[in-house]
This record gives sequence, C-alpha cells and structure tokens, in this order.
Amino acid sequence: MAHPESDQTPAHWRRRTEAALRDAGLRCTFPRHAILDWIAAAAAPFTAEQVVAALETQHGTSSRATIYRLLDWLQAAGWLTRLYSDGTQHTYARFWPGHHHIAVCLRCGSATIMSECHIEEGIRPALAALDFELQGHVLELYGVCGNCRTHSN
Amino acid sequence: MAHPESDQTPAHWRRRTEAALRDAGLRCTFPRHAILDWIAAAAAPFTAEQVVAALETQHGTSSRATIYRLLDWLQAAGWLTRLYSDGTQHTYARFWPGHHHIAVCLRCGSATIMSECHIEEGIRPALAALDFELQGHVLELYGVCGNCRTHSN
DNA sequence: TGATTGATTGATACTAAATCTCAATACTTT
DNA sequence: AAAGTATTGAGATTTAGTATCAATCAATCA
Repeated sequence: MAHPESDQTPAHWRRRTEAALRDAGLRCTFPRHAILDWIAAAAAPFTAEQVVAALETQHGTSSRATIYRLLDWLQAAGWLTRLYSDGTQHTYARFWPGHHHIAVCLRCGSATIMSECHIEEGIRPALAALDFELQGHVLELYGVCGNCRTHSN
Repeated sequence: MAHPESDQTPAHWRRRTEAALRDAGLRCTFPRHAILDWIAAAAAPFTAEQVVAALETQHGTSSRATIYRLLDWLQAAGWLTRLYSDGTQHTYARFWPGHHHIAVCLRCGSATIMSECHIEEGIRPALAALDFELQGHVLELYGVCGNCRTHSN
C-alpha cells in the first residue's frame, strides 16, 4: 500500500504535498506554502471560499486566483477530494492519491481509504436483484475517525 | 413498501407528484404542469438550467424563478434527489420519498431504491477495521436499469 | 554575483448559477 | 362579483468560479 493509514496525518500530508509540487516541477512559493499550511491545519472539510476568506482577506498572502489554481491542481493530483455537497460550493477534504472510497472525518478533515472489496461485496447482490448494470458510483462516509476519538474528547 | 419498483415509472412519478402538490395545498398551475411534464419526460438526470432553457427560452411557459422554486419543493418533498456532481451546477434525478440509497439510470433518469441493509452489511466490517464512527453517508450508483436494458438498445 | 528566462502571481473584469424582490396576475372562496 | 390569497415573472442582486495579462518572482546559468 502506498500510504499506510498511520502515515495519513495532516503533518505528513503537508510534507508530501510540498514534495509532490517539487516533483511536478512546480515552485514552492510563499503563497502556495500559505495555502498548504492552511489546508493542513483545517479542522474539517472546507470550501475554496473559506481558504480565500482566511488567506486573502485576513493576511493578504494569497489571491483568489492562486488559491483556486492550487486547489484544482491538488485535486487533480489526488491530494484533495471534492465531497458531495447539498450547497452551491464545492467542499474539499485532504486526500491521498489513488484512493476511491473515502471515510471523511468531520473532526480533523482527513479522508481515509476504505477497503473497496468489502463495499463491492455488499452492493453486488442488491444490484443483481435490480438487474442494474453498474457503470460508476460515489460512496462517501462521514463520521469521526479512530484517531480523533482516541486523542480528543 | 410504499413504492414497489414496478410502479416507479416516469408516468407514475408524474401522477404522484401532481397529487402530492394538491395534498400539500399547492395549486397545479400551468407553469407547474409544464415543469412536471418536462421532468417526467427527461431522458437522463438534468440540471435546473436545462429546465430553464427548455421551458423559459423555447416556450415561455415557466420563468426561472418558478422553476427553481418547484425544484426546491420537489427535492424537499423527496420527489427529486440531488446527485453528486463534479461541476458547478446541481444535477437532479426523479426520486421517491423516503428512499436514501439510489441507483440512477443514466438512460431514463430514474433513481430507484437500493436495499439498504445489504449495503450496510458490506460497509460495517471496513468501518470496524478503521475504528470509524459513522454519522452519515452518501451512496450513489450510476448505470443502466433493467427496464432500459430490456426495452431499448 | 548579476542577468536571463520562464513560471507565477494578483488585480480586475467577466461569466454563470442561484436567489431575492415586489408589482401584476390568477385562482378560490364567499 | 368581490375579497383574499397563492403564484408568477421580469429583472436586480449575490455569489462562485473563470479568464486575462502586465508585473513580479524564483531558479538557473554565465
């Protein structure tokens, strides 16, 4: 497994995304540092406008355009995932490349891998009963991760 | 079961939503008829702006405000569901009140119920392995329903 | 070190989705 | 027919997200 669960801390995500930027030939500029810092410190899933409000208005460290650009890149590279949302704005959570099913911790904002095979097993009989030809799916689970339950509250 | 699968045709959805409007004390006006007709005839999940383009621009039957109002009401009442979407616009599919897990047919646009218990069975062991406290979830399956596979193609 | 080169930034303009407003209109009831 | 209420819709407004492009910055090379 490329990313063992124990490594999936915000601090590790912060280090890995900076390395990923460099590996992609992108520069680790001050505005990008500020954005990565903010995301790594986010205590829950967040919207682009929350980042804008925190960095553009309050500190003047990163402009709206820079923030949207980096969020898009991080999502395309698999370091962020867009969550289902009832509202108008996209909601993001920290993520790790290569994962597809997620359990989003509403306390620390991390999105950790779910074992895909178990889920497919559960879905298969229901699909068969419907004679439904599956072409794609979205599964998102929300709650509190084991780490948060252990270390706080 | 309140809505057996065999009843979940677009035509039945059309009749039931009109009845639901009346039951709620709302009037079945000409603009609302046109909107319900369009949704019942929709061949796939759709956006609010698609309805606007079809009814406002082409025929002048319903204004943007009326369309958004009815879509909101239908969703709140359980007759539409918003789908996960990568894009900016909300995407809707016909739905039936009281259901939570959906299999969306990309050909006829219907969203039919999935057996909840089977899915939960599949998820539970994976959650236990993560020590994850589940508070909510989104599951959406996309494909082609048995009815569409039988009758067309 | 200083110049060069190309990536990056950010102020601003723009587009598009969705909401809000309120006078005009259309039902419904009496 | 009149009164009262729900509904409509044109247009203004808000907001998210995108596009532009001159100015700036960072990395490399001489």
